[in-house]
Amino acid sequence: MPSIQTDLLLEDTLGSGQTFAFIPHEGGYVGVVEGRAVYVGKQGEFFLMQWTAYDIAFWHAYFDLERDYAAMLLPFHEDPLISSCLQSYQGLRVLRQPVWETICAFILSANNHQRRIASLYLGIAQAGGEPMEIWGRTLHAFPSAQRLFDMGEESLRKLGTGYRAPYLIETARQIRDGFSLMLDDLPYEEALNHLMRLPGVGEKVADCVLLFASCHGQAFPVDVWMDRVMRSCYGLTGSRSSIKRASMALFGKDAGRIQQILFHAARTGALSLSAENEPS
DNA sequence: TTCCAGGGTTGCT
DNA sequence: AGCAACCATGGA
Repeated sequence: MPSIQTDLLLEDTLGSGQTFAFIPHEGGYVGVVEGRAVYVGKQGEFFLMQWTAYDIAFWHAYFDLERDYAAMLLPFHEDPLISSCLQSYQGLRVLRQPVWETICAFILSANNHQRRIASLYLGIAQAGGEPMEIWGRTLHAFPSAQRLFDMGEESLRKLGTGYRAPYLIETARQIRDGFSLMLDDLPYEEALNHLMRLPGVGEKVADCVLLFASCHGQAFPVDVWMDRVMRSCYGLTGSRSSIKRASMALFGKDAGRIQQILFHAARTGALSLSAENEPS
């Protein structure tokens, strides 16, 4: 099996709420992204991959393996809080995911738990995606916009998507009908406003799509956890949107990767929050 | 039973 | 522009 030497933290990267496409398998994980199945594992410094076609370049890009995280994060060691988080999470990488699948994942994320987002995402794949018999189990590709649209609102509701079902259907219809997903061709603000035209996509979901599925690494999604972190640890106040703007100004062009590290550190308890900002 | 979750939309001001 | 009520679902 091909292996690559890297400091990538596999469990944290796949479990930090940026993708919902992977499930544990044989000491590692299996997943299907854009119809490509992969097994990934980690043994010490070595990242193991087994794929079903000649997709090695695809997976290198997906796992952001070409980027030197130590160098990119070096300036942030001047911030003592971030520096302490980097002791544990320098190897937490921001994946580079397909736009369509990421839009759906984060429409599902609205007012929802991480584990349930994953179960809904995988449930939609199982119900409407192309099955793949691989490594002794049946995996499913995530359905295309056309296929998701053809599933219909009722079948999506039966999977438990609730009020998000019509958002998925209408978004699928627009994308099937030519809504552009070429986010890298637009400046950040334009790409953000473009995505927010889709139903079920507000500012936070749009920022997640830009961070996890485009070149716009300054995108800084502020959810309930990042709201707590930026209030508690950086003294920011005001609306989620204003906290996002202030955070982007604070952290600059790689703000999104800092966001992911702070988010994950807060969720795992590695980052302590002040009493009034603690989760209940 | 009530509260919460990687929020968005609608309607009111 | 900012703000609050409402929205399905399931776990704590």
